[in-house]
Amino acid sequence: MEYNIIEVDNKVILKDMLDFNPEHIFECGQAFRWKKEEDDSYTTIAYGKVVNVEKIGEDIILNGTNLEDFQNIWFDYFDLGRDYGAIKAELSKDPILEEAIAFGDGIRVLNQDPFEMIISFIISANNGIPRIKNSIELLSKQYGENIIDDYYSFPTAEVLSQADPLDIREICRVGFRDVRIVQTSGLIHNGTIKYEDIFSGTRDEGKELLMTLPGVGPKVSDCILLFAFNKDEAFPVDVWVKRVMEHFYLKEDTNVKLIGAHGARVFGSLAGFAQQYLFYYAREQGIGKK
DNA sequence: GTCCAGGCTTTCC
DNA sequence: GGAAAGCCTGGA
Repeated sequence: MEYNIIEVDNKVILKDMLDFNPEHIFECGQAFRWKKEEDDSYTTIAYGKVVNVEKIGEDIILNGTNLEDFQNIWFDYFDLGRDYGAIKAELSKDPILEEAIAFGDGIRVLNQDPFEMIISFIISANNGIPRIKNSIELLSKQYGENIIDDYYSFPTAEVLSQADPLDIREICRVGFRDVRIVQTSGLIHNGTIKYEDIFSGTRDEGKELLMTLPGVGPKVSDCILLFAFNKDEAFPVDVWVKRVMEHFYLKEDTNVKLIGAHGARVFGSLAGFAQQYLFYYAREQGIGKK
């Protein structure tokens, strides 16, 4: 690794850390539980741990953690074993991606908990980011475990599988997604869908398995595969990616299936990274919005 | 088998 | 009042 790690006072410092911008990583829509603090640092709870991240100059400070948790949890969570310089160099051969990457050059694709991703993206269907975040917090507060202060872990599949859909709907404001959440939690908890089968299989195999879950369709399954199962070629096509792809590449109104095929053809095994740069660029700039 | 319209909760702009 | 990181159902 080309950066140095220092552990001091309940902190882990990554010196001269390239390709790591907290704002880009946490505002590009892949994670819903990072909260921006007044000092522009970000705090989350993941894997039962609370951690705060701030960028000072070229250094990244992980507050409230230690070297052991860094090695066991955060190294993989932040995808630190991957060379984003090489990915960006390859994708930048495409002039449109070059522009999107210049805009969100500090993006990394996180490796998050499978169950949390499954439920979070079921909630994301026909929904907006502020409300998605709110529902996830309410779900955690109601069905998760209090870790410290006002931080609650994401609930387990077992607990959600036994929840009353009407309670989830009314307390957590998830609307029509209530039954989907409970039923999918049950199918995860009873082992109908096993994570190991998705980890070991291809993107297409994982997609087929995930789409048997209520509330998981083509777009949501690609998000889950990319953000939890390390499938780099997954290319979620949402309204923003549809807009930016039609605006820059296809030059006409199309459909999500065509755009997915185009993304796979142009970006190949790096489609998931391309999607994140494009999504962040399109949403922040309002590209293609009517 | 594929394609598409309509419906779905609630919040935010 | 329309849009929002879509999915599900039913009909052509």
